[in-house]
Amino acid sequence: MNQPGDIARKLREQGYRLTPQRLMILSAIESSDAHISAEEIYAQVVAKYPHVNISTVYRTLELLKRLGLVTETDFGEGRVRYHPAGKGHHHHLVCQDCGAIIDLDESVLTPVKDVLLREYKFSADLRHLAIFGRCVKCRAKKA
Amino acid sequence: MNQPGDIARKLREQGYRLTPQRLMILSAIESSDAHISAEEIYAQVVAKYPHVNISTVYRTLELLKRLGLVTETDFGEGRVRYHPAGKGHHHHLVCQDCGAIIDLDESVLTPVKDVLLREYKFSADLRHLAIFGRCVKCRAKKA
DNA sequence: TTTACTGCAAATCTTTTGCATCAAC
DNA sequence: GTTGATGCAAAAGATTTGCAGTAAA
Repeated sequence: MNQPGDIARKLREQGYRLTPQRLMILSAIESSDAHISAEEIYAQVVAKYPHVNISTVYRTLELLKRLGLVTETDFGEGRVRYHPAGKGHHHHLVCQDCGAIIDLDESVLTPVKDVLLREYKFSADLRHLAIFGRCVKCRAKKA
Repeated sequence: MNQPGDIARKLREQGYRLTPQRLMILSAIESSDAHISAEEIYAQVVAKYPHVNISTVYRTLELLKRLGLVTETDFGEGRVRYHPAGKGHHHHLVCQDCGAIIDLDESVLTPVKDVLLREYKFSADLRHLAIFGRCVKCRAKKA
């Protein structure tokens, strides 16, 4: 659904400048398999270009978020994580005991999305929703 | 389901001390209709007892959370909010445009809870879940 | 009396911002 | 050449922590 460089092209189309910093930040986000945090993006970029500042990372993420090019997920770690908006959505089950993150197919929550839209006229943004609770292992441990 | 003083009794039962600070913090939480933040609890308590420190509020909330006596909800405001765990649960639809918070009955998500338990053996804690998206009004405004 | 709890002050951690400079277009 | 983007340093805001004193039991 998304090719590397996709986000860059969209930025350019909307009249934003493609600076080397932005390109490196984009590459970090696009090449990440999992969801990535601002600090992690910064670490990757600094490795190649020691001059960048973390405020640039935050400003770029803010821009991408505003344009709907990346989504934010809060896994309850005290910082949010980012993911390319077009890269396929899924939900996450986050274990409050061991911190395990289990992926959940997008389809599981589509019925909910439909109900909310139909009955509440509310358009839910369920991309990368995190649901907290307790995983199998930790439940076994308790018993 | 919960009487005022309920949390205090449970604390006492578990061997924790009932200090005046804790009692005032509990009263602020229990008497709040909506979900309340640490800062708001602190403001209420300080009004009666100017000596208290906000770190005591945080420490008490941490304790109550650990004991499962209060639940935490993140409405995406950059701070979390608290609610007595036994006081009736509901979910929230949070509009990302206007900030409106719409209450959703607990029953709406019970099917999801069941699926997660059955198919993923994951015990989801859906108390006071916040779902982000766009409300009727803001959707109309866009069109 | 014992030690859990508190106040205070300072630290921490993430994110934001003002401003002068710089570079993408 | 314009002006949007950056680096830097400092601020902001929420939460946490070390420590010595205090009070609940």
